[in-house]
Amino acid sequence: METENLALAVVVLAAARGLVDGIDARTRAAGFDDLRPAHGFVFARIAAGDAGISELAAHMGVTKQAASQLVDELSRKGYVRREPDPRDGRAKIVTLTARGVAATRAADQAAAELVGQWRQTLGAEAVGTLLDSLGRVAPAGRLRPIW
Amino acid sequence: METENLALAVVVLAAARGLVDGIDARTRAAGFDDLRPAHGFVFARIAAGDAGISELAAHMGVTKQAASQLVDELSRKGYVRREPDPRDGRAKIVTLTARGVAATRAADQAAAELVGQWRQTLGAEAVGTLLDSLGRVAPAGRLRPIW
DNA sequence: CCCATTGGTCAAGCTGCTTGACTTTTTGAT
DNA sequence: ATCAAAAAGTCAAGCAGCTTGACCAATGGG
Repeated sequence: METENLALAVVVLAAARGLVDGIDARTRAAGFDDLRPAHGFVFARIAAGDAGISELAAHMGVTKQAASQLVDELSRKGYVRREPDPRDGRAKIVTLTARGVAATRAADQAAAELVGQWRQTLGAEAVGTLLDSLGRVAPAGRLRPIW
Repeated sequence: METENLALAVVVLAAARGLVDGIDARTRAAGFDDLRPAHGFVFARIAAGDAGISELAAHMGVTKQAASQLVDELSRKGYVRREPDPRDGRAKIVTLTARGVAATRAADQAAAELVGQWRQTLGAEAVGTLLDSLGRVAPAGRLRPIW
């Protein structure tokens, strides 16, 4: 049976999985053991500029309710804060606490380590090419947990 | 805040997500609208050689019970069959039915179309390099739904 | 000025996975 | 040959994380 093309897809998924697992494991080892991979996307979005619940939801491709629950959890655990939006009485702005910033840093460092391993295997130039290529074929849209 | 490395990880995830979504959408459009992406991994494993429940579970990184349920569902929907293993009275071999083979073909063709689009964007050579590189950094292990 | 839209929450429900307990068959060490 | 331990699979129950549905408060275009 010719499943070569599926196999190609599988390689991309395996690489993604390797990254997610690696970042998760290292972040936990760094003391943030109450975080799940999905939380990383919240942090990533907030780090790119404060955001409201609806923006987070859109960014992750989930419902507002789900995003709200995630923020609840992160808030309970001390990683983010909900603040009223001075410009819009309905909206609330989600901000990283100091702990949230620390966790983001840890995750980023974990990612750096993993990409560093890629460089050891492939060489710096090949990694550059790889990421450039992926950037051009990856859809811009939602960034949600895959399935 | 320096989250560049996280951003690199995000690109890989986005590419993976694009593939999964694309394959899922095309496979559904081809008439297999009662399949979820996770089912693809069952098919991929079986297509690579008949397998038992435990092997499927290990391959997907889930418990035997979860794998058993998946096979239940696929069996109910007519994609696979459970057959007793002649060599081991405990084991059961999971095989693709004709419909299962057809679905696998549809998924493979969908993957081929998507990779074809990549070739249009990047060129055939770059796609080859890309997949070769990913193959060398992707961990061999589990192939499960990412989170 | 009003009403459709938007941001957000509360509540309930469901799906897909997990842990736990069990049966049957195989393996392997004595 | 025997018997304990391991492995394949299933049944049952529970739970986490998401969904749909209903709702309130604030906004803003006509």
